[in-house]
Amino acid sequence: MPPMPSSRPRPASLTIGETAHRTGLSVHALRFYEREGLLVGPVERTAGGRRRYAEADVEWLRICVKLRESGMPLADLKHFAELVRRGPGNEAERLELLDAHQRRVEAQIRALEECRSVIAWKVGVYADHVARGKAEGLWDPTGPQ
Amino acid sequence: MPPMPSSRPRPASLTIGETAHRTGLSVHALRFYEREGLLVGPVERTAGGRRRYAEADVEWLRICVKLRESGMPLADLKHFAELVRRGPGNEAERLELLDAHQRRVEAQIRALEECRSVIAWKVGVYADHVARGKAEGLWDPTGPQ
DNA sequence: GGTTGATCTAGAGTGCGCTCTAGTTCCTAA
DNA sequence: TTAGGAACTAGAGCGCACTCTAGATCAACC
Repeated sequence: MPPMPSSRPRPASLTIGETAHRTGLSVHALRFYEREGLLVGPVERTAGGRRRYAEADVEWLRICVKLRESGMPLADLKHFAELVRRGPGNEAERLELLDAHQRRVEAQIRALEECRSVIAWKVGVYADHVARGKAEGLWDPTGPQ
Repeated sequence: MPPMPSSRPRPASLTIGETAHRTGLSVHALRFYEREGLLVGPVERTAGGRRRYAEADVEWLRICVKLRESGMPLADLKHFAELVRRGPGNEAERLELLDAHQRRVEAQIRALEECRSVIAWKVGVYADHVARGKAEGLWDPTGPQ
């Protein structure tokens, strides 16, 4: 008889290297995140003391990566992890945290779009200029303008 | 007879404080940028040694702010400033620098948009959940998933 | 003349988010 | 059995972009 497929799916079979690979984080970063309390649960260990990550850890880390990539500070990530760690009952707070971040991301996108248009305009000025040959209306420390 | 309106428009009449105000940079940052060679020309000084900025400086700084805001490192900004300082003849290089940055900004926007959609999805999950009351399908360190 | 506030310089310090080091231990494959 | 590589810990170090400090000077106003 094969061992009963556990009703609690906790394989926890990925090494730190594999997890790094799957999440895009470095092994250093993974250990660092753990130390900082950014993970939801304690990471399992083998008899020899090596970390074993479960799929759920990878999933969580992937969200972390997206939140970080979009500028959420580690402190907020830690706060979020704490909420999740405390278990059910604080979903509204989690929602608020995510929602606030979402608004920041949207503001960021708008800001970047404005930067893009300023840059695009400047690129246009130069492109135009380069196409025509002579310097006018460009920054020139020695001349007017 | 009024002083002839200079044919080379170089008023250079803004204090560092006013310039900070107009550009959004701090006075510290303005001095820092200057030390780092991020300005195109040397900033004028009063007899007493105070900086006086011209409108052209403000204009340049505003572009700098946009480039920084969109993630251009100071090193690139410095390179750009050097090109401009060298005067006409390198417009193609300036264009390339700006164009490369523009592409990075666009990639950044796309990345942020992806983050946003991941976050939005998660926000949706929580919102849905909070609206309905009970915890399921959410991260719960003590339960399955 | 005196006070207040802005500005000056050179250089040290800060915050963030990792990244790297050193020295050791574990595991796998030959 | 041995060699190799991957992982372990604690803690130091780093890169970036400012930011702040100290102590002095300048400028405007009463």
